Amino acid sequence: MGVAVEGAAVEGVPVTTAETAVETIQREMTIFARRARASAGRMHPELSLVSYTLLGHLEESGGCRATDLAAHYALDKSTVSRQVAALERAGLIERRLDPEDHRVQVLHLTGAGQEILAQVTESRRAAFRERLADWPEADLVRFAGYLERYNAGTSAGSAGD
Amino acid sequence: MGVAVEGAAVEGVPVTTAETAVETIQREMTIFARRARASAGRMHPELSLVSYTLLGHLEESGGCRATDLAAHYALDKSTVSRQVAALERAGLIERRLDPEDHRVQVLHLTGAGQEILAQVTESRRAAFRERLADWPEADLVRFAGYLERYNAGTSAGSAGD
DNA sequence: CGGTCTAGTTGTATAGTACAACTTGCCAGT
DNA sequence: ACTGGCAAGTTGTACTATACAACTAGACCG
Repeated sequence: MGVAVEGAAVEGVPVTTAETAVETIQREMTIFARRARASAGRMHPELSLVSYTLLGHLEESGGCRATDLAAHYALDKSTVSRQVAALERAGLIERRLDPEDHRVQVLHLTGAGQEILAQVTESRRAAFRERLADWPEADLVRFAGYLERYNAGTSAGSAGD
Repeated sequence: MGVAVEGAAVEGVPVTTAETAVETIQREMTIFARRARASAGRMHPELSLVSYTLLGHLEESGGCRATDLAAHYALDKSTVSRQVAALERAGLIERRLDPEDHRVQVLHLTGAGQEILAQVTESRRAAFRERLADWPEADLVRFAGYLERYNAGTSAGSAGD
């Protein structure tokens, strides 16, 4: 790794400022992950974190296949199949048979799906705004940049993939 | 909220740099949460994210009650009870009856528990180090600070609570 | 055509979780 | 001292998300 280690580290004890910072990042990311996990199921009466993510992807992509969702989010196709079935049952998405390939179902948001997605997005946005309300703009921008950079890293970490 | 909004925002469309940054933070935190959730169960053959967290808390606190764990992590006491039972079965923690109050079991890490916890911590640390290897030290320090500040916020956010 | 690949579904199992009902022990008020 | 209520933990039950494996249906290649 590229971070210099000055002096012998005794079983993982950080010896540089950088190591201390990495330590803190690990700890705080873990805290965040735990909290996120705890609230993932009840972020919205209609929508779990996974459903929300899938719906968001459908909106961004303007419709895609279940297989694409599975690949993109590293979920099993059976898992996606059941999630999709639930979302369809709830009337939030619809399936359109691909005329070119009858194995394929292209998934699209319905009007109701767009509506719920917008609602949840807005409520999440409000929560984040609230939480970040007293941050100076410069810090917000830098924090956003760091997060993007972190997530863009090749997903090798056991804590972030 | 304290972030200035200049001009009418059309249904949540950000109109300032700060709004854009909040938007990005929300999106990236969501991505992180999803990935963390996906890997929470398989971060270690022995230890889920929750077990790891509980063990870590026991180490920090030097022993506490199941009820404290439940309160601290917003888990049901039955959930903690089963987790604790599993950790005890695995020989990672032990229960000591509180002599002052026989309803209470004070939980302590065993030697094996300390060992496994150290292993997992080290492997997580290595993953983070790896991922952050090419970050300048100044950025690491700032990122760490931002995360601490974010998590320290009163847990009102649906994505971070 | 026939073999193989791909998309998706369904059966089954597991983990983590919550809620409710229960047991045991503590304590305070009468 | 009894008794009623509160606190700590356990257990029964149910639900959700997930993975893996077996299967069906369609496409494509030779």
